[in-house]
Amino acid sequence: MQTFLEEIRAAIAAETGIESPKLETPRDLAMGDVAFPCFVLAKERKAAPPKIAAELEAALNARMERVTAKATGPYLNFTIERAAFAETVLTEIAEHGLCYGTSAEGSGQKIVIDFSSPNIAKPMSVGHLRSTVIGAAIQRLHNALGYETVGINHIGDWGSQFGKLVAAVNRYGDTVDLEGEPIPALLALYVRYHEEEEGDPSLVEEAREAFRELESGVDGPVRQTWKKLTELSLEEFGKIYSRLGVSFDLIRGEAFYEPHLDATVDRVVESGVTEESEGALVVDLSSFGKIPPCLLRKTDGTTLYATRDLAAVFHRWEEFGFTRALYVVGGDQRLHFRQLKHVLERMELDWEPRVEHVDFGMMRLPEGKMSTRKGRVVFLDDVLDAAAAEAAKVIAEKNPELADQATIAETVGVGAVVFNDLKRERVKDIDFRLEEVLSFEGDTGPYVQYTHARLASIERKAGSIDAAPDWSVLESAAGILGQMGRFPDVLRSAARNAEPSELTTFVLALAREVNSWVAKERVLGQEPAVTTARLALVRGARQVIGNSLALLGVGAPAEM
RNA sequence: GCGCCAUUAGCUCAGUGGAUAGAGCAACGGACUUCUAAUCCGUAGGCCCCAGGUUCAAAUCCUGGAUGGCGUACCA
Repeated sequence: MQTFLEEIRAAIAAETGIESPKLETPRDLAMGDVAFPCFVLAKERKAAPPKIAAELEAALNARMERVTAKATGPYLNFTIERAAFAETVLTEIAEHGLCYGTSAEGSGQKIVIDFSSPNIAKPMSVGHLRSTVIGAAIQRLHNALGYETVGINHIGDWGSQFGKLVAAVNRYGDTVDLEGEPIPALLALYVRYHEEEEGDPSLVEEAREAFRELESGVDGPVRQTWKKLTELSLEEFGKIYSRLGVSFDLIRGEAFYEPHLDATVDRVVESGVTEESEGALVVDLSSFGKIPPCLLRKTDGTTLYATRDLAAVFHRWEEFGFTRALYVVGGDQRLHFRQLKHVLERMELDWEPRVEHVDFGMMRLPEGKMSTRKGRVVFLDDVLDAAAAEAAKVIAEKNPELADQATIAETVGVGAVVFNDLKRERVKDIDFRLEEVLSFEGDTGPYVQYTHARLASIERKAGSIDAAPDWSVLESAAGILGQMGRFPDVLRSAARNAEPSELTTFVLALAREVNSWVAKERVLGQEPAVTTARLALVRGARQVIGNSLALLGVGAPAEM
């Protein structure tokens, strides 16, 4: 693909003197594969763009071998000779296989990605799913480009809410089954405590006292309870991560940074940007606009979320010297990360721009924002179960002969949930609707998986055929080839923007082209030269779809 | 009140400052003796939130406004 673009650019440069002409993709494939808008030349040549296009057409054609130029209105459209294009793209994919699309451009650079980060003692909701699948996809994208990545699960295991939780366990712990169903049990305790403290201020004080003891470092009963809660929770989270195929390089709770908190506060104080305000230690940020100060220590001397995140970012900078540190955290925390970055700015740390908040829209229920406190959540496990059950139902109906249906139903069901979460731009809020997640038609994960399975099926039935391919029969596959040629660019852009939806959008478009082609062209049982050419296309398309799904964290079954 | 984010077909969304704004779902009409119909083909559906501005050219950039979401110092 690249070689053709270079040929076109060179021809335009030689003819017009523009050093690196900007090329576009035509609206309609029938017009050409690449377009050059002639508006930029209008002033210089003092002529209307359509006239310039018409004048350049012949000269450009004389300069190019495998590409034809055609003037259409103000545009020069270039069509790459079909057979050469097909051969080039398909040979490249066949040679690189699983590595097609990857590069080594990130070699030697470290990317730290903070994602998932659930709170212990709380169920993983469909809200946490977003951070988990988006973060994991961003990590895989960077890996594919040769970056060295460090995926960190920054577990929420610290803060005054855990004082409340320990107090709740002390008070009502006997009334629930902590060992059997730890998460629902803890959630029930938490909700109950939250409700009852509204009518009883002594509960508020009890919780505060518990956190004070926790943070004091005393290894007493409070700490023991807290440790137990952490272990139970991590075990439960592990089950979900394994279903999602997600793993971490480091699992570090906020508690990990606890020993660094004093040094962190000292460091900020020594940089001279702190002040005392209303009894708390703060960093004033008013020079950045209307933005509240960042609190480092409360009046009672305990630390806050921001203090712990500062400790974490300092620690990570010293440990990894990252090129980028990505925080895959919901958009409701935009202010927090702006404050965090502004503190770094005020401290004049030149690596501040490397810290990025990769924000994403909220997952909302029809009743409103999810709230653990109010018991208004949808459990991720239940959604995955429902999706797998739906997939099993569809398989039983459409492909009852299929072997190992339970495994494939899990792959398809989980794939549907993951894909659904990655398919729109990160920043968009989502109204959670189960029926939408369970839909397997159209722009969905199962649609892409199905496309992959169909192609794999053709390959299986083809056996081995030995004949020189007649690439010219792939004329009708120009759309597929064009998409496949774009794949390396899509990966680069998706990683740079930390935007997995660029990849889902791409793979959906490719799958649509493929299904359309498969419906009208037959692969097997043709002239050998025709079958080999079409089979090469099938293999290439299956490879690119498979590579895309792997990067997204969606399984690609060979049958379904 | 103030700040941040969003607004494109009935619904969910794509859309590099450039050509006639595109998909999926839902609706309607077609295609399974043939490589998986979780598919494909077709019909219909648009003041790209509004008003100004910049530009040869604006859904896209700028300003103001509307609507919705989130946030707004001792939760995370």
